[in-house]
Amino acid sequence: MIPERSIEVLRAIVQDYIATREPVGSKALVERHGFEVSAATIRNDMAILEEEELIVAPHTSSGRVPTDKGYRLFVDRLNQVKPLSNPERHAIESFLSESSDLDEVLGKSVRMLSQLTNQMAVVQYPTLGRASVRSVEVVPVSETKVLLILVTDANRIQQHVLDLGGVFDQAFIGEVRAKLNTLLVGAPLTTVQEKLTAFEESFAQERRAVTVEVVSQIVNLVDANRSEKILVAGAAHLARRESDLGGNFTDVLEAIEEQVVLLKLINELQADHNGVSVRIGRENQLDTFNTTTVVVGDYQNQSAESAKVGVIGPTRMDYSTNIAAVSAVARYLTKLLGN
Amino acid sequence: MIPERSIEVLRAIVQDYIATREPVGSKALVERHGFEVSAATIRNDMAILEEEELIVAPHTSSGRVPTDKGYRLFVDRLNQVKPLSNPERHAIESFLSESSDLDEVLGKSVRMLSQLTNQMAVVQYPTLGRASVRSVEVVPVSETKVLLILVTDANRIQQHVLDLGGVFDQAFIGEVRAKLNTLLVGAPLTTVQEKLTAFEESFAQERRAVTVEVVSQIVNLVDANRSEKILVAGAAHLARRESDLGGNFTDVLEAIEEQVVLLKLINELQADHNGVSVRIGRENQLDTFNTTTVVVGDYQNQSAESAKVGVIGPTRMDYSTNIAAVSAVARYLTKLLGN
DNA sequence: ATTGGCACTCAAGATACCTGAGTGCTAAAC
DNA sequence: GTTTAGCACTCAGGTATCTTGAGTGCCAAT
Repeated sequence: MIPERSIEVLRAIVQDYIATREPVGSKALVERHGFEVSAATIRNDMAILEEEELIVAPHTSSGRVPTDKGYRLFVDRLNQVKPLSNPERHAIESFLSESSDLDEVLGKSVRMLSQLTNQMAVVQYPTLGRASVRSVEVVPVSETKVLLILVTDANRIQQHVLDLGGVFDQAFIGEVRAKLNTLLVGAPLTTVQEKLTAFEESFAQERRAVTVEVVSQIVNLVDANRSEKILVAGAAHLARRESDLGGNFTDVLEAIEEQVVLLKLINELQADHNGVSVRIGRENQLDTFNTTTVVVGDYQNQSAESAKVGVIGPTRMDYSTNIAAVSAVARYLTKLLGN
Repeated sequence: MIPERSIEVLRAIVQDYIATREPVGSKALVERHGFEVSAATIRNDMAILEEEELIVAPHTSSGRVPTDKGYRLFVDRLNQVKPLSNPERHAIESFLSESSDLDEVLGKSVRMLSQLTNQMAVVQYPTLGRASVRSVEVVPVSETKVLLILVTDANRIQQHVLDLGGVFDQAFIGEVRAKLNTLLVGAPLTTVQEKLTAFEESFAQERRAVTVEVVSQIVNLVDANRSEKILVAGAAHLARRESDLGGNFTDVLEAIEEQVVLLKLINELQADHNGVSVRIGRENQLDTFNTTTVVVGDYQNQSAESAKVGVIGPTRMDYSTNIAAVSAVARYLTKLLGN
């Protein structure tokens, strides 16, 4: 087993490296942290850490830098989550509590998280697998067009303009609306499609063309509701740390703009630490992200569907702060959306 | 006046510099463009151009680079807009014609524009100053909460969850909904607030607390509808050209993430070339953007409200392509949203 | 007005040298 | 066994010097 003091040395190295972004040497360690031993002793400890691949020397005879494995140990064993400051807590609470609209809440959250951590932040919309239909509205828009609106359990709204391909009378619209609501209200999204066959069949033959169109659009809306969606904020923070990313910053940015990739990335993680999970460097499956760390937490909405919120930054990041912030924002989101 | 051939030389310099990103010298010019004169002659022309501050030498005795003023002249006088290729036209048309939802159309447009130009693209939502209310929906959400939905002329939807602070009966909800619609349908957004006083007064005293709340939320929705909103895509393209930006890439990215700044930036411009307007380098008011060029066009929705769409990149960009693409996307957007 | 010729300039690359922070190891001290 | 002082060694990064070549500006000839 690795001796106690060596582990302390690792902690010190991680902290100093994060603070200074310079490889850290034995002398600096004794000076800055109250080790009651000489630099030579620290060097012995460092030799052990290097043996264990927890730290590495960028070139023979310069200071040491934590490896992914070193950060991992730091996060798992050493990182006492530093609670947010009171002003910070207060900011989150008052900032988020003002709004109840999902888009607004998530938009604010992701910007706030980005500010709190000085990292790029990401939030995923809850998937609505278990949600159900609250109501369907059909609103005339012009001579031949109506607006279909689907409202779900989770305050989520989807709309689509539908061209009926001919003029229609109010009564017909009313009938459509009534039938849709009778059939669908309360139905889980997963069952919507099958229920709609009944809807289609309830109309006279000459109306079929229109109803088929309506059905297909509603199915689309449901799919859109179930599909993944993501918000991002603070790309500039990532840019500012470009040098920590070993040159593939552009690739990272590109990957992040690709929703599919980003979704895959953050969904690899399952919560562990304080409800927060961390992937460090090469622990990420995707090569593009092998110099970045992803910190994500789960939050739940009232249908108990969970989604991710987190930050993405260079492996050389302030883990304490970031884990604390992600954890806090995830908790507040759950509180806000879960009632 | 500047002689004809000198102007041709400027065009050649701009083209070569855009293509090679290297300062371009007299010899290269004679070789690559069919000037029937010697390098020495070209050098005389270059001296004129330098005199006019249209080009500049980064260091004594290296090739020349266009100045902002040089690019300006190029754009104004020399740049024959190259029409999009047929495949490109087709791509735009089929890509955008599939969807009629505003969010979807704008989202797709901005991504497409970014791809077409290899630049960061931006699109502004139409402001709804002249739009009016199409309908108001009030949908029960839980024991004490309702969802207010405001639908406008321009297929734009805003929603907000409202806590009524107590249980309520269906009849009351129905009454609220009916009154709101009677009052507001067809009303321009600008007049909504005053019309709502009548709504408030039409209720018995004991209901007032609730109705006040409803009114204030609807006003909020209207404001949200009128406020500016922007979508951005392709930040990675900008990152890839970081070196062309003279080091302040991070600042640019930061400014762009700040909606207010971005709005100001693109609203400085008034259409001129083919309905497209260009701000080059220091022509932008904001110092941050003095190494970038902004190309924007206007598009209109059915209420004849116009909004901007465009790209942002380094001054050293392919003006022909970008102007053509922005112009095309703006036209298609107008076509799609204007009917 | 154009051109060949030529001296001149300067960024960028190559080469060499120096410095100092930091190491690993050994032998002595605790 | 652990700690420490001492010392030789390494090497990234800074500085200094040289070389090269693309490109210029200008002049005299066409």
